[in-house]
Amino acid sequence: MENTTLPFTKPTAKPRGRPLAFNQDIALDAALKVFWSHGYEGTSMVELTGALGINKPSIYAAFGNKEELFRQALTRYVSGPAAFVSEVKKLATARQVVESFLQQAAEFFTNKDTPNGCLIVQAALTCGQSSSAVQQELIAYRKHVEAGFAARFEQAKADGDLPQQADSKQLAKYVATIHQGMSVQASTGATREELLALVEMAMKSWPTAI
Amino acid sequence: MENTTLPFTKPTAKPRGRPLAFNQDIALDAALKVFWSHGYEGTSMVELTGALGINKPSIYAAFGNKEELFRQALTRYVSGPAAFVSEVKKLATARQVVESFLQQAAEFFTNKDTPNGCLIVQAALTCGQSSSAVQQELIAYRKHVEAGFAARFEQAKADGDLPQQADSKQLAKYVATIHQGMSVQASTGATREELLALVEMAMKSWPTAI
DNA sequence: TTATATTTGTACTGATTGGTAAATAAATAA
DNA sequence: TTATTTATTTACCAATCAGTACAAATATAA
Repeated sequence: MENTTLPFTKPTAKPRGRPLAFNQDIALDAALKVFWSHGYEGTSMVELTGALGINKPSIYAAFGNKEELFRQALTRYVSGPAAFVSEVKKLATARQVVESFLQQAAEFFTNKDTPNGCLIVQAALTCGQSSSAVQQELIAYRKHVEAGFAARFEQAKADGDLPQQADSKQLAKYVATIHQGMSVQASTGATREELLALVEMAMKSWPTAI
Repeated sequence: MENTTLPFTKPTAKPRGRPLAFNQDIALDAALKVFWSHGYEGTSMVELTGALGINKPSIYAAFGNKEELFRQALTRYVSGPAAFVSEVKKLATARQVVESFLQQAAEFFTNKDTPNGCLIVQAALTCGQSSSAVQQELIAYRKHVEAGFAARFEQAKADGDLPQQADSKQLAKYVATIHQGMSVQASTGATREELLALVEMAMKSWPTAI
């Protein structure tokens, strides 16, 4: 009988060699910010070493390679600061979902503690042909999000808070387009107030069930 | 008296040395397409040599350097395929201006003879820190276009085809945001029909003078 | 203390980046 | 033909790219 199953011993393994000199989560957050600011290809490994305060071999040992590091940063992005994108679908009506989504995006894109705009939009447009794997993955993720909204709008039609003849896919594309346009605007200087006013205007197009 | 002022002599100078083996305009169009597809930093000089069919020293002799070549391609872009952006402001009413602008953009972004999306949106987001000069220039151009629309909407208020309380700058930002969002959508696979439907929906928010 | 395991810093690799020197080729002017 | 001018080709440059070999450093286990 090993004591590994007993609750009295700490479940984390006892480290053998030299301990890590940095916190992986903190380093990943720093990497996320750099990728968020300059895109995937626009970020170099030397820039990452500077931002993380870690030498290159340590980064490679901890995260694999640049592409893997980006993927992990991306996972952290969608489950952390950008989690509202999926959370918001739980709201009661399609209008509430969309309005809250765009408003939160407006605030998120202009948060002064994080880079402006959306990592995924920023990085997906930034890729040359060498990093088409990353690019395709980002595009696929965006389409996944768009499909999620379309599904939510189908539900709304069943709920009766969208008209029966509404085109859910088209509505989802409209929301995605506003969102992406706002990201571009934010990354080139639009203010939070401007974006919120934009959302208000964009919502005027939203259909109402009679 | 030189005959340079006489109408009988061809005004173009007589070439002295070895003649150029390529057409500058055709080469510039080819460069434009490459930049349009992959952005500024995403395009390498070797890729350009392949696309133009010209060796590197000839490109440098003809266009200066990569940045100068991009600038000339950009000039060609705005005065050629993207000329409708300024042309459209001549239409009679603000609504006609905006609707025609977005519809033409939808068709332009999905033209099968040219890369999808907008060169300026594409290239401006693509820049790392090394090419911030180009990036700033592109951002400035976008803002210039946005300001041009705002001025047109001020005129529309004077003409009475926009309500007096309309915020011209805000309306211009709305149009720009839709436009940029459509560019992102087009560069990742949206069809012309989807974009045109998007335009129709976006126009529902447009204010009408009472 | 000694052996083992893991991370660290230094210094490197080969490939690619934008850009160029220099010799050769092709035209006109004399 | 000969001199001059311009363009092309080949081969290169220094800087930077992502990625790594290797030895010194630091921990636990014996």
